[in-house]
Amino acid sequence: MPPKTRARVSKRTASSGKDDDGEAAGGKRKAAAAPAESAKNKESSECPQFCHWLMKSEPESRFENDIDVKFGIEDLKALPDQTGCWDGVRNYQARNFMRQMKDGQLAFFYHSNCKEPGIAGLMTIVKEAYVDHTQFDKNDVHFDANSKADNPKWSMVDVQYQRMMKRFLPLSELKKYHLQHRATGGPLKDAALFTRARLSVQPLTPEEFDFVLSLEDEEPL
DNA sequence: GCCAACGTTGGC
DNA sequence: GCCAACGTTGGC
Repeated sequence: MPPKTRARVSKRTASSGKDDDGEAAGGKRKAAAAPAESAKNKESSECPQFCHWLMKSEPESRFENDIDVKFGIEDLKALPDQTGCWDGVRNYQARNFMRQMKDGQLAFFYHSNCKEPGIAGLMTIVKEAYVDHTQFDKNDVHFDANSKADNPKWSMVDVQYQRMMKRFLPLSELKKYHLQHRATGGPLKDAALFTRARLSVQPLTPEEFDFVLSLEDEEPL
């Protein structure tokens, strides 16, 4: 049971307005990175369909309502079948990206809010979006009092550990490439990791994915 | 632990 | 529907 993006657990009154799919988030944000993006982009139809992802989780202990939200790649690896559900996402954009995920797609496991943030490894999507049960669990950090059983707001996917990166790819290094690519037009120039830093589930274009993957065979920058 | 960036809420 | 206040994310 992967925690990850912490959620607002407390009160929150009527968030509803946008619990469905239209969602707030989408409204003013620009569409995802690369491929065409219609002028407005309504996320339910985030047309460019992505096939690679980056998902953030915290590998170091941190307590939220007395519950440790720690869940690093080693924790995923330690689960039965090295598989777990990516629950606790409480951001509409992130949720909508999860809903676009397809069986068999690859996602980077990113370590956030820790000593050394960066990409730790790779996992596979092994079950497409379904209801995140933690939204109904009063004892869960991610409980959402506004979500109704007959119209659940939040989804999750199942992920399976695939492998560690041949070497850890620190955010600091990725950022250097990002800055460099912004000047040269390289593959990471629009990477969501920097242009939408707070998004806990992000898409990668094929070019972004290939470039990041190639870094594990390079010397640290 | 600080705090900038930014998503969300809710008054108007 | 705007936007100020508030709360969270997550790097540093």
